[in-house]
Amino acid sequence: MFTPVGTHVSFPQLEDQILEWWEKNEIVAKSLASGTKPFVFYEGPPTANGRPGLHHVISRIFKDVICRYRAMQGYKIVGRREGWDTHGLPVEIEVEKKLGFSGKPDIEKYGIAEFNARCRESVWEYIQEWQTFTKRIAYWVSDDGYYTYDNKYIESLWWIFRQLWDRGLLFRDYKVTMHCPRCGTGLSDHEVSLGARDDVDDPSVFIKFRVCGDGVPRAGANGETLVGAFLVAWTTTPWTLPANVALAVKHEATYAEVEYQGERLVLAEALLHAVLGEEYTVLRTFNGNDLVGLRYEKLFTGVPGAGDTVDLETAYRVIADEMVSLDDGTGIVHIAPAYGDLEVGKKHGLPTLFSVDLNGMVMPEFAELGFAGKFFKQADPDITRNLRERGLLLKSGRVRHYYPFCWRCDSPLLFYAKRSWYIKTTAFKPDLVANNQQIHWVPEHIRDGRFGNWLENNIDWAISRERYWGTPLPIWVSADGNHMECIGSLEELEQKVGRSLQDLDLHRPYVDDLTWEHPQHGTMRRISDVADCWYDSGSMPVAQWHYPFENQEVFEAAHPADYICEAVDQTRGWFYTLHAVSTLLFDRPAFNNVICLGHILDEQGLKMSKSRGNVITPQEVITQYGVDALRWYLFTAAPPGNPRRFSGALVNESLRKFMLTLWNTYSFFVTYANLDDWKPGMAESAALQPIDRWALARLNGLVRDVTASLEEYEVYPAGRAIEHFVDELSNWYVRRNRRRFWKSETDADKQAAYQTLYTALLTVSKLMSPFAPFMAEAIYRNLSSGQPDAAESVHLAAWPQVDAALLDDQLVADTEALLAAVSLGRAARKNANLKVRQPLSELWVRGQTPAATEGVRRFESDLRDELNVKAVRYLEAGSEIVEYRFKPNLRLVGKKYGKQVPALTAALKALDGVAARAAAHAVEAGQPVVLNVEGQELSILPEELLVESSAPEGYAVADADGMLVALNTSVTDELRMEGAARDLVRSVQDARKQAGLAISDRISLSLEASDAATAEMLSQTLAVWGEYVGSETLATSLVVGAMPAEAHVEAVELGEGTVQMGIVRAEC
RNA sequence: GGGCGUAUAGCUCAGUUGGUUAGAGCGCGAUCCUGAUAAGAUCGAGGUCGGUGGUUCGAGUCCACCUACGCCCA
Repeated sequence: MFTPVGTHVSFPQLEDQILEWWEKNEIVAKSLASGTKPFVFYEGPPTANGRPGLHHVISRIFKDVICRYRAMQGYKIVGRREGWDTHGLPVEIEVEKKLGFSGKPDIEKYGIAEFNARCRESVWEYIQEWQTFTKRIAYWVSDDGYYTYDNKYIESLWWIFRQLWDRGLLFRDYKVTMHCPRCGTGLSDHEVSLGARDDVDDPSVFIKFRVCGDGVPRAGANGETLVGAFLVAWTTTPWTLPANVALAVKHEATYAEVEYQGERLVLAEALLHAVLGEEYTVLRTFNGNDLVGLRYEKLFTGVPGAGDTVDLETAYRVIADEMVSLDDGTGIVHIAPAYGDLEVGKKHGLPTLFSVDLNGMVMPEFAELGFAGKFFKQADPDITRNLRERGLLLKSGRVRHYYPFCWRCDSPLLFYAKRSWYIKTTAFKPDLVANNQQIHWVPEHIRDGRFGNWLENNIDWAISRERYWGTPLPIWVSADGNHMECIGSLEELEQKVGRSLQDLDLHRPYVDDLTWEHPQHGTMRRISDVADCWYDSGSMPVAQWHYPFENQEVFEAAHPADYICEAVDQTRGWFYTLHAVSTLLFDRPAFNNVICLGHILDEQGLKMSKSRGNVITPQEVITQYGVDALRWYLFTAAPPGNPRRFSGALVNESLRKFMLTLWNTYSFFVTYANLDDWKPGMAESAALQPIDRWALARLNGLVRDVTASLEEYEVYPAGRAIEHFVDELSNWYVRRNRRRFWKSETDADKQAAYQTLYTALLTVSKLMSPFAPFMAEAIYRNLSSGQPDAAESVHLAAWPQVDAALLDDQLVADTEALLAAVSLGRAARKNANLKVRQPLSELWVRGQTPAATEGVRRFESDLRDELNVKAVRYLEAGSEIVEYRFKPNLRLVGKKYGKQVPALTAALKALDGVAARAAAHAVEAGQPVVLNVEGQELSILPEELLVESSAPEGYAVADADGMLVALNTSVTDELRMEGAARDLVRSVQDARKQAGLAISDRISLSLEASDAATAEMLSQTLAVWGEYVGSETLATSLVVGAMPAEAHVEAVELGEGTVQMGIVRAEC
């Protein structure tokens, strides 16, 4: 006896019960502990200082679905654990907001120790919510998570730094960051975008740089040179001019030397008019590349960075670079590496010179020019005036454009080259690229697209941050600046400082306080930087195990990962840092398979964001529809890489469409199995019908297809396949076989139906369990209860195996043809306005191919029954009742005949009458059809032709995809009576329902016609079909005449009149 | 500014190596079927397959350019 299952179900309630049951029976722990062969998973750590959102649901369930699948295959999932990304600027900003801080000076005043303590707390503010959330969405991971702020984790990170250090891969160089001079801090891109405006009023100045020589003579035909001419550049940031070290032109662009107001100027030809108006004379033109190497007189003397020795030999000359555009300005770009053009500077070996300090003040070195100590923006007019006085200003004006401001204090930001630590990833570019080729990306285009391009354009990884809450870089520098050491373990540090550091928190400021004396170079102090938090997460394959200090075996077994999954924005985030760390340390990929998810958008296709107020919380969806419905929707709505629009209504649709269909099938099975006291395994005497074999063949095909898809990490087609099967199981198998379950005798035929449906439901519960773990559990546990070999939970069950003996592609194809014929038959009835309850005499069928016709023939009785016709006939070439039309099978013919295709199509179309019939015979006999096409004899093979036939005269017809169905529409009196009987049965059944009778209640039935003609028809009908009507409706008596007073009365139209039906429950 | 992706019915999405009348679900209207079903079937309305140009006998599909949106980078 199965637990009874109603058709009405509340999935959220069901899920709560199952959660409780899992808890009580420790199912999660059992699943986590199960398995033998290792399957390695890496949890991409989220930052838990915000509430979990829908995007967390999607990434967690895609992680979950694969891990569950592998677990059922007997794998031991390694690394199926929580992980938390705890460091970084987002955490700091959150705390700063709470404390009302406006920048680094506030933090320093408050105290780093206290500030970091607050950061550490802040990370856990929502942890309770996260843990509840994780359980509720059935994301199964163990809670012995890793935390990136953990001392052990940090020690592993230090070990990695040391590996890189020993190989010379850690180095220091300038890096341009957006810097707020007032807050004294660098800003992240996100912060910059918060404060950027696009209508900022700024100076627009055109400056002249005097050419003073070149090393390479650039003489014209008459020996004239550019010496003494002016290169014209344009800028909106005059304050950067003192830091100028080069001018850049565009490769291959045309530049002109022109005579203008008595001077010779050089600028891009295309921009002459925009800059100079009409008053100029072109002297000669150059290719941009020909200007490279020209030297010019510097405007000001920039200041080298502290401790830098700069080589000015390379400075103050013309370079050519991709970055130059001819869209605005002059086509000659002023280059100041310190304030934004660092990459260009590096590429061309230019020195980096400064003129403004980190407080935004012009440096004291410019005192004699009168603008030292001024805020950089205020120095703009002074610098412009200075140039004008020296005759180096061509013209000046104002412009409105984009410029970033500090989102906290509204100060204009500086692009500023600061000392920064780098990991030399560029040295490993070929390895990064090669290792990427080993990774299976879903969707595939990420590999050579977004991710591949990113690797091709690899730049060194800027690893340091001038912040507080992060992994301290383990680099100590001597007082004289000439000696540096990288510390790779706690033990090494203890040796340096000569005491135990077991109680030390490996964070600022405690680590900063550790110093030691170097005999030659003085006191060793740690540099104040912390690590980019992407370094933390990218190193998790090593650090989560505290490798190499502990867990060597686990680490070796758990690298690389078999599977990871995150959203597409991680290509340059976690995906990259994992890949980089693994390639540099071990020269292998960090992961072999990755699902890269698209983003969830709102109903309008806009990003969900707090500021737009269009955020849908997972909680509201789960409360209303349940987790399974949400999961199922997210798995099957669209391929995972696509961005997807989301709304509660869509989840509801997937609930109704898939989950309720399956639930009702399950409920139907349980209801009847209980009535019959049916138990699995009673089926020795089962006599499988073709439709049972079809269901089992489809089921095994489904197991094959779902498994193949999941092996490729293609979750979407797997889910869709299950959905399709459930639809056919419910709307074909169950609907066609209802009578086999109802019938009173328990014979081999009934056993076969039960056994088939049971097997299908039980197998589906396993296949769907990684997707919709709750509903699968409910179905599995009920259906498998009492079975000796059943697993305790579906999630501890073995993944279904394909039973090759049950596969039958021919049978499946035949049924497909049958379903197509049924669908067309209904369309034909609709066209002729003949309802299915009205029996008809015959139906003609022709499949697209003879094989399809054969398939229909195999299921002829089903077709007759389904379409309520007495006979099925098949249209063949021999039948004279139809006309034939021909089309080329383009797929085959196109390649073979190319340009002749249109003529061939026309020739086929022209075939008619006798010729067409002859051609049809030829095709049926497997003979080629010979055609004259543009004077050429072509022999067209049968498979190269598509034959269509017209409708026979007097038939209702429907056709699609080459299949044709025609119904004989003439209704004889006999057929009409039979139809009337069925109408009666149908109406009485409905009336029984209206009267509230139980299915098994017997009735006394009274029928009364509205007029004489109807009464005549009624009596004739009952004379033939009375017994049928009685047995179908469980009527123990059938009387024609007046209704008993207590009868429940309904009316049905019969022919032209009406019949009253009176129903009284009969005493047994 | 660059890279990658997306754009197909009112909505959410499929659409194999280019091939015959571009599909499904939801929603809407109509009819039908049904003693498992909150369902199902059929028909109908609804499509310049984002735009322009090209390659081809043939383009939703391949190529180029453009537009909008998303992500990443500058």
